[in-house]
Amino acid sequence: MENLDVARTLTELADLLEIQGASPFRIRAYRNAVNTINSLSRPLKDMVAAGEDLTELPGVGKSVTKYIGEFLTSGSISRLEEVSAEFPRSLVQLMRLDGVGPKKARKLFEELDVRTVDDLAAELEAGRVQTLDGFGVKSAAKIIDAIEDHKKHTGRFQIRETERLIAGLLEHMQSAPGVARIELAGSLRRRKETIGDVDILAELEGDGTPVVDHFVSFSGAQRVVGAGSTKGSIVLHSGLQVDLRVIPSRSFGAALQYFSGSKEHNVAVRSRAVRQGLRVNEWGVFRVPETEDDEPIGKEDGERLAGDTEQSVYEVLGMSWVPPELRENRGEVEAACEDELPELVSLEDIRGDLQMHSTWSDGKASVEEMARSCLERGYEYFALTDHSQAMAMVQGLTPERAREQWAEIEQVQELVPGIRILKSVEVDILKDGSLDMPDDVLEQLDVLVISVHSFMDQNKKTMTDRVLRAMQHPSADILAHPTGRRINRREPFELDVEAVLEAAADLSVAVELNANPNRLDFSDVHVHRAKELAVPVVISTDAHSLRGLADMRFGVDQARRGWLEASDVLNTRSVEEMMGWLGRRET
DNA sequence: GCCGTTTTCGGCCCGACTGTTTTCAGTCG
Repeated sequence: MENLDVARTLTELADLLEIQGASPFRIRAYRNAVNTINSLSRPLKDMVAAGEDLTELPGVGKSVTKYIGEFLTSGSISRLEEVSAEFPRSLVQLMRLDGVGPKKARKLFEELDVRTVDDLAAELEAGRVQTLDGFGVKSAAKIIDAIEDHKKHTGRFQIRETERLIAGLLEHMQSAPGVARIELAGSLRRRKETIGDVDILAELEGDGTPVVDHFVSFSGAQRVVGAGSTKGSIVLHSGLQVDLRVIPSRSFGAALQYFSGSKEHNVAVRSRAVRQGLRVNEWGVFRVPETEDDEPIGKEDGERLAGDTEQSVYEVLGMSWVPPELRENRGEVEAACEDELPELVSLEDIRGDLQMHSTWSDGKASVEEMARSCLERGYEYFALTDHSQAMAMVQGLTPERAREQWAEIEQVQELVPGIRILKSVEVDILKDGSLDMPDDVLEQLDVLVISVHSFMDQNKKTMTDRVLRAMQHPSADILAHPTGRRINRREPFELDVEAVLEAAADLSVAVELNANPNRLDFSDVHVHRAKELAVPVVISTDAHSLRGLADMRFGVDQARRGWLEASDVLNTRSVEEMMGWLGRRET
């Protein structure tokens, strides 16, 4: 049982309890626990086996600990079985539809015996949904749209894909009438690896209707979801939803803070504010005014303490400004209060790229072209890491061709003297953990990158033993894309990441954060754990073309989400320091 | 159900929009 299974099951329990009408605070408690579980780098199973006290984890108490234990041993939670006797588990799928929440899901089930999305589609077809109390013609039509969207697109968009999809829209918004500035918020600003929808803020005094009208008139909009005086929503042809909010200057920072999320971060920030007698909303930070009994408080009532900038919002709450990448309620709120936030690594800190491919294997550019492009990027060094021969379909290097390539590298080094070219190979970790290149070749490399490209369906123990054996090779320097995942395409293979990281620490092997936005492997959670274990992380593009070298920024973003500082990242070191690290095992 | 600079009980983030309402519930972020 993986953490993901535990998290999914607890979420299912929370969803069903919500349909049942349980205390919203209990439901939130479960969801908070899920957030914590999702940010764990280690399997709960191992933590339990090691006798660790799960109630030490934030948001996890006695009950959730009991449920986790139950799930790990039996594969189910008795409480969930009880609730699902009353409301079928398939009902949570209805809640995933836009416009359907727990109340409507319950109503559909009780009145029409709707249990699945297909059932719902049939009832809509028959015209029975709109006759229910609380439903009408419009909400029925909205649910029909939502089912269409659900069929067409269930997942999230990869981050680079998202950036490309909204590029035209951002350009279109440059000519929005009267707008002082446009900012991205939401998960895109937090640089999450996948994006559900895009949030854009526009700064403007006065009525926002003309700006919203301009926004929804974008030619790339497939349909307009809503358009008012402060908010507009469109769905692009790709199915990506984009929301625009029009915000006055005095509130722009508060709105940016609010719409950047995450939801969990905002809840934690606002809870702190309440304890200080303050109220935070998207309009600003206010001192809660004295009022008679139940007299309602307006959204901007009370003394305004902050709001025009994000910095002012955090400052008035006694916190440091929190970089968006950290806003996941994984300890950043506490750290910001203690002024102990990390000094995150930035793109400017990167001084070299330690994985890329040339025409010697499956790359599109020559050694010299790669060298000149890396030099232009201001790097001091880079490693040429063409594939080894096991990757026959991409003409991986045989020992002979590796030696031929070294000769070419030496020539290019003469032609392009401003950058150090490191001789390397991305050597396949074979099925049994041996390396796909003889030792006499490996010993002559400047840097050895190892990775798995085959037999990815091995079970966890076999795969882990295989990787550990490869890491024990005396020439091994960097374990590349350690889990093999391809975002939205291939799940990570079975691997005991904790064991791999512990071995990396012992053996002085670095782990890669592959910057290709299709991979981003290790993930933010894994590199955070690497940092805790003092395992050096290398951020590499794995470029297969000149353009691919530009992916470094995605890797840096992910590293920032994992709390990495420049000192945690190996390729922020100067060429001298890097050569020193590569020679670390020489006596 | 969880938690503690209000610490073992009594709170728990907050506002906007939509649709079906006639004063508000449900959903969303």
